[in-house]
Amino acid sequence: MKFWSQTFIPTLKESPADAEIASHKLLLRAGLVRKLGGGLYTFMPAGLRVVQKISQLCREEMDREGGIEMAMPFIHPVDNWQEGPRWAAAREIMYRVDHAGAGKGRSKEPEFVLGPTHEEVITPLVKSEITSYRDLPKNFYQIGPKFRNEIRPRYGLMRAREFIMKDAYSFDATDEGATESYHKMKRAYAAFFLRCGLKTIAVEADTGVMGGSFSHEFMVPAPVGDDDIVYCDASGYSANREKATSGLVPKDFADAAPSGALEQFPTPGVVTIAALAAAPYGVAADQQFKTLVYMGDGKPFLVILRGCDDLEEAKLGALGFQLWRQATAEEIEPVLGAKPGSLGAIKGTIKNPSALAGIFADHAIHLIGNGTTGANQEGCHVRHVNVVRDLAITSWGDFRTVRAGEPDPKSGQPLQIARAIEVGHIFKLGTKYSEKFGAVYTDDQKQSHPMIMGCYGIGISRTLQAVVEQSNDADGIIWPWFVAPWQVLVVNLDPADAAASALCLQLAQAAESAGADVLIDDRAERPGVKFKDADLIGLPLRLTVGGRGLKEGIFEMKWRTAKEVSKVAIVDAATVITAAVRQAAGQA
RNA sequence: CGGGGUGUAGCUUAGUCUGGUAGAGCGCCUGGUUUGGGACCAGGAGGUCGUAGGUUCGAAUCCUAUCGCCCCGACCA
Repeated sequence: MKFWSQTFIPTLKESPADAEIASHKLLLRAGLVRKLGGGLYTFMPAGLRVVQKISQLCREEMDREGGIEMAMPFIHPVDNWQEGPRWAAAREIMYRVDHAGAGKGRSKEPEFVLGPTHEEVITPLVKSEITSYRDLPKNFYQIGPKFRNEIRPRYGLMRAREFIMKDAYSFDATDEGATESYHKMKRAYAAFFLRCGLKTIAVEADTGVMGGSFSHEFMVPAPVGDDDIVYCDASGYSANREKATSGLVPKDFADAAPSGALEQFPTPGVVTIAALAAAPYGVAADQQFKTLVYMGDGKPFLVILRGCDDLEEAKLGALGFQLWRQATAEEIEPVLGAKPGSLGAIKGTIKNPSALAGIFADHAIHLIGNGTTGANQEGCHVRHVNVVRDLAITSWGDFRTVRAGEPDPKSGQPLQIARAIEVGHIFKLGTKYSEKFGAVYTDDQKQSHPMIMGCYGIGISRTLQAVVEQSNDADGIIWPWFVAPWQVLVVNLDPADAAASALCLQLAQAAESAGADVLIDDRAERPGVKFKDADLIGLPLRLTVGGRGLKEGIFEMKWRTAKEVSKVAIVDAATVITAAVRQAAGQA
């Protein structure tokens, strides 16, 4: 048990001006965290307890599924990263350690970086330590700080430069084994978030720079989330918007026949979809082609969409480029022969087609029978464009962003979209890292194979804030039982009175022996202050001792989630408290 | 990195447009009265007005630069 006067819980009446969202304000007001700088937070004593509670729950669920805990350094030799498969993409987000003498006689690269994750450390380790199929599978995990030079830290712990993460890495000999490891983690994650009192949904996700074959994200629906999730209640389909597809284009769709000869027509000054859709042209956006130019590993390529659709950039990952970005006007003109706004992909109108790495079309342009597109000539567009007849498509894919209301691919029911916070992400990585680092094992036929890997992350500090974001009211935080910094708050309204203090101690001991963590508010504050603080810090169960009750031989018991207060006879204290604690722990 | 905001006491802020040398609430300290939902009275401490230049007799206020922080977008646990 802990006495309030002997720990440090600096609560605030007003929230600091730089907090915008409920959870961020409450973390500050309840004295759980303090800001050091943008995306850098100190965990105050009570906040640290929550971190430890969440970490312990995570540890238990990882151990249950065969995870093996270890601890790797968070300062990494840069060599590990340069030898790894994603240095080009990852270097931007890494902090470099610039110590005295760094880089002497070497390149400009730093000698060390701060680890954003640990694939580049664990894989070489496993390479040298594990060589036989007999030692597989293995799943190593750790809980500790991670560092990412976030482009824009925000919302307190939600997106921080330094944050606490649980990261796990599985190594398997067979693909089936790797899939099994993946499902174990999926199970562990579901159990973990459940015990945190968080409502999450697992959605299909893009693998991003991590690479790998498939992936799920664990999402907490919340308007302040960074991601959009697309889902359908009828079919159970759910996916990150980056990955989501809709049933907009039926599989057995047949392209419309050509409807007329290509015809160039003047469109002076028209450089947007909207302008071409307006009078006097009146070409509906869904009958226009949108021609986008990207650079993939230094070479331009085209992406063709319907005029009414938006590109989902993450989906370009399917094209196999390491890095891609939008091309600049200067890069576009020599290849297409025109500036953005007048571009098109009609055969024969591209100035230098051999410079292109490809022309990739979104399936949805099949829906255009008689389209209009740019002529690669300023002030000119072309009508009666037919997808099959007129465009030289290299390959087809799904590149457009799904919109709410489009049909679900399975059920045909309208898809819904909601904001969500990503608290966990699991990847089946395959052999991307093991091949690069030479992490191979020998099978029972004396054959050598790269290990099949998976990696699994949980944002511990982000989970903490997600819990607060999901569980609060106008008065403060409402901690779920197992992540509360303490589960029971004993409020002593008369700390100067010996009888009151003795009773508080007795109640605290009863709660503690029933298995709860107890905080005793023994501060010489007025009752109003104590009750306000009690609601603010949000411990699940409150026991109140005061002179009024002492005279009647009672104390009061109140759940943070309830309005009513129940009076309990002091003689029944042990029984009632034990029952309450066990009930809460059992239900949670 | 682009766009938008903002910086005044530990916290919340007024004052900035229209220049005249900084005010309040909360919190803190002292004394007293109070004591079951953020008490009251009296007294007190605390501010290089983010920083650096400039304009001016005079700058929190006007100008320039710079830094921090917050929000929107691309990236991520």
